[in-house]
Amino acid sequence: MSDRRNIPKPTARRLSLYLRELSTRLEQREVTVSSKALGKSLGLTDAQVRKDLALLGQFGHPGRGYAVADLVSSLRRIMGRDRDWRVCVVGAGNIGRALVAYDRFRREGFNIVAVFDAEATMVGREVGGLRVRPMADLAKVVAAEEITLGIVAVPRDAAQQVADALVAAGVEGILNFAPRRIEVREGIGIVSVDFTVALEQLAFQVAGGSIEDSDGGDEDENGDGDAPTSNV
Amino acid sequence: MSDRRNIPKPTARRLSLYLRELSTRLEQREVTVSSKALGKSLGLTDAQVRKDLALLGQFGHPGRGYAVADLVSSLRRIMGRDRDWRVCVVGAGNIGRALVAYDRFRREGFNIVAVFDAEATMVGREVGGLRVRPMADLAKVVAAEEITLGIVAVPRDAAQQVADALVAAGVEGILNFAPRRIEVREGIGIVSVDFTVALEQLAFQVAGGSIEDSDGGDEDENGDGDAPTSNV
DNA sequence: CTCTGTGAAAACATTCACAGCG
DNA sequence: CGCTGTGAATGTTTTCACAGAG
Repeated sequence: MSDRRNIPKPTARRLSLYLRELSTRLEQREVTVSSKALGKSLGLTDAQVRKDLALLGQFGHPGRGYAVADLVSSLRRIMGRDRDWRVCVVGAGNIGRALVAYDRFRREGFNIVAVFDAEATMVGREVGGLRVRPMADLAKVVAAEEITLGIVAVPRDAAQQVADALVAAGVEGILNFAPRRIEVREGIGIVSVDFTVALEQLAFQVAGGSIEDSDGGDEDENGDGDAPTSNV
Repeated sequence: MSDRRNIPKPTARRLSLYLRELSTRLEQREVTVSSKALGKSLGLTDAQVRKDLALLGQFGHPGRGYAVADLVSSLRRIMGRDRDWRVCVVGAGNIGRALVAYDRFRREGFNIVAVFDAEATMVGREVGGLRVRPMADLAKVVAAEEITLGIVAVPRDAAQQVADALVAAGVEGILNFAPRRIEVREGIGIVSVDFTVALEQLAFQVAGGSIEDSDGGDEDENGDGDAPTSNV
């Protein structure tokens, strides 16, 4: 039951993985799971799993393990997944189009309801069932469609400007795919994904580097880096 | 000069960000940069930047800062970016096609030289200048084209199998976009990126969570999670 | 005076190990 | 027994703060 404000950053990243794994197990009708089994699927120790899950409240049943269904609904609530999100994508280039067409988002409750592009030649085209709209419509559409999350899939040099426009339009969080740091004001969520950084982390490993953990999302402030991600 | 084996995981993630930022500054003809200025661009403290860069050897010039060009070439070497990489993409769906068409990879020295797909209807089609090949050709092409990195952009349930095939074919590292953990044997690099996890970390922030840092890549073993990434 | 490099301290995160529930 | 929840121990990362170089 504990609120989410006290959750350590590394744990928050792992919670997504627990949810992903547990959802799969729920679909397979598994009723309970032990910290050891869960940890094994995710490459974590059983102690780590217990410590993490203990933050959500008392769930485990000694001798039995955790009730999968209960854990899933608890995790969904904590992660803000107990409701649907309305999302827009800015940038109808390769990445933007792939994201709009990415079925999994919709299935997971992230509904992409609008796509924008600055190019006049792109505006009006159909992408994944949506008509591409001009940037001029951004504020109007974000308000009308009650969009709360924006995805930035534009070139690096336009990214900050687009992010500013999204925040001005009223979105509460931004998922950034442009290869640069985006600054947002206090209270706005920000997570970045940089494909080149991800490939570079891989090159680093292959070329002799170590690296062990994964990556995660970031809050505005501390403004850390872009984590491509890790294993799992 | 120090070798890369002793670099802490969080630092390795940040090195990519330093390189990204410094490359931009180099293009803009900046000659030196202070740890404070670099940190500001990246949302890090100056002390953090100095500690990180000190791992690469002695670069700073007291009173002056760091020589941008020297740092860039040193970082490139450490990250394994001082050579070109030959890469293949498995899965010619939305994500696979977007990655093949993603120009930045080529500009950064990651050359996608082959695309594979299991669907007969997809094989033979042209994607970003490449002809889609059948999975049966995987081993042959990986060897002939001297491919060292593989990108997995297939549905979840095929991902592990595809990863196994890539490793068997001889790749040394895998960038995984499927929403599940991939296991690879010791010595093979693995980094995962999960869009849904990234959006979920954002939802978590917006719904009230904290999270401060970014993500990163992961090594096989410790098998941690998938970090979507953070800011910057 | 500016700015690095770095020990020492503080903060944070993970692992251990065990008491106790069912 | 099997398995959780959790203090205590350990390990890791970040921050501090300052000596010394240019």
